[in-house]
Amino acid sequence: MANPLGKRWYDDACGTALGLELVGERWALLIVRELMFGGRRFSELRAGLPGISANVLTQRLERMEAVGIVQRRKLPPPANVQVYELTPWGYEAEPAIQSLGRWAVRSPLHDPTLDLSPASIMMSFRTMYSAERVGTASETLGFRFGDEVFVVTVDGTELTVRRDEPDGCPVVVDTTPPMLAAVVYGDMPVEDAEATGQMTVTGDRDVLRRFASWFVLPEKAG
Amino acid sequence: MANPLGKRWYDDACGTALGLELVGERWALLIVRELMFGGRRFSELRAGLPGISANVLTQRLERMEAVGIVQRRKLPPPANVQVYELTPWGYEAEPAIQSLGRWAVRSPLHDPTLDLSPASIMMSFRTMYSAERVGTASETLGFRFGDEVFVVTVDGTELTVRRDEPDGCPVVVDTTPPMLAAVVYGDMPVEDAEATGQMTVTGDRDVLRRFASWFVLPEKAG
DNA sequence: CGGCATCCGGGAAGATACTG
DNA sequence: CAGTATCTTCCCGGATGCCG
Repeated sequence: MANPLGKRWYDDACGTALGLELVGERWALLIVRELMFGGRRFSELRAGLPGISANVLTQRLERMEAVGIVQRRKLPPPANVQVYELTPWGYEAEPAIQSLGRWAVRSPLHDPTLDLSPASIMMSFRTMYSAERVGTASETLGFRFGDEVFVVTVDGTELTVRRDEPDGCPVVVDTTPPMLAAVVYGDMPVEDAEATGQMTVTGDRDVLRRFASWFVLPEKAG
Repeated sequence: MANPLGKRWYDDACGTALGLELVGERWALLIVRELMFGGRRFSELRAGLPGISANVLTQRLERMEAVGIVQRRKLPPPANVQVYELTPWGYEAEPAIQSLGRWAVRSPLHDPTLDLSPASIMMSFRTMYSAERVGTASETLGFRFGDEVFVVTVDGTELTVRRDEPDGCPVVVDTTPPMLAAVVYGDMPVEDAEATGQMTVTGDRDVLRRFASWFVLPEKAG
């Protein structure tokens, strides 16, 4: 057996080579990223992947379904819509996505001011937070990017992200992903972000300030 | 700034997306794998990457040099040959390569009987060895695949691989990468491998048998 | 032989338009 | 909204050939 899907095949027993067969096509790994916090609809995926065209997204989803990374699920009526979600093994790709990101961020070519999706910045929190800096702290924060909502829980050893209504969190941040990145990874003070009109903080701003201190971007390489 | 190199650009602040720009093209990450244990010449790279064409290899090396992953070095006369090697930051891609491989190997599509390069199996040792199984053991083994030679040192917390003449090691294994994989990851006994004529063991076979017990392939998903 | 340029055929990606 | 159809452009792979 060599060539179950497609024509171009590395024909290599190396796991990395197989990984590239599975998610090495353009956009594939970013689709996995978008699915990392739960099932998404076709149009939601498109929104998180600016530049992808519908036919490519269709192809990738089909292929990743065929190889067991993605499954499609039809929500019960009356919602009756279809969502794509990761299989349990698909979710296990998270460390691979994180390692690649952690390495690439050190490139001089990395431009943190570009746009990024809500799923991207949530993933970056899971990738970049420093348990050492968190210490024994324990916090819950809500984030709202338009209609994409998240609740992030930090408890010292773990940072968890789930898509959920943030009302009731001690602090809720309503903003855009790049603005949040500027506050967490850049030097932008919370009040400056609010002054731009692109961030609204409800509740205890100090929780957000502390949160921002727990993340470090690795320094650039040579 | 958006598009320093090439036309297709994700334009995404996400580190993973940048990683895909850098090493997401076909063959790129496998070239990095081949360079992981030291500089290699053009033809040596081709040998480790069956199926790559010369022009694609040239393109990838050029691009990876431009983005700071690869550097070329001219050996002093009279050798006077050029080798491609990783930059220090390039070497730091190892965890990303390993994570991807560790994840992909659990796919039902993984076929461990396919061919693989010497660098691949050495990388797999670094990826798959279980410090728990090694315990307090400490061993040195030599491997010889035609003219590619390696010395592997295991000392409980660390497994190191270097390209070096294996003479003088307590055990030296002269074989092919797939045969070695069959012994280490499959169930093939050392004496069966020798009986095929594709493996010659010089020195203490028990060292090799113990070595083989330190590696576990993760079980298949779903 | 090592490295790179050039040409060609096929296939994958991107853009747009269209349909259920 | 969730895709399909179509067309164009670009990339990949193979072959050849040049030049050190």
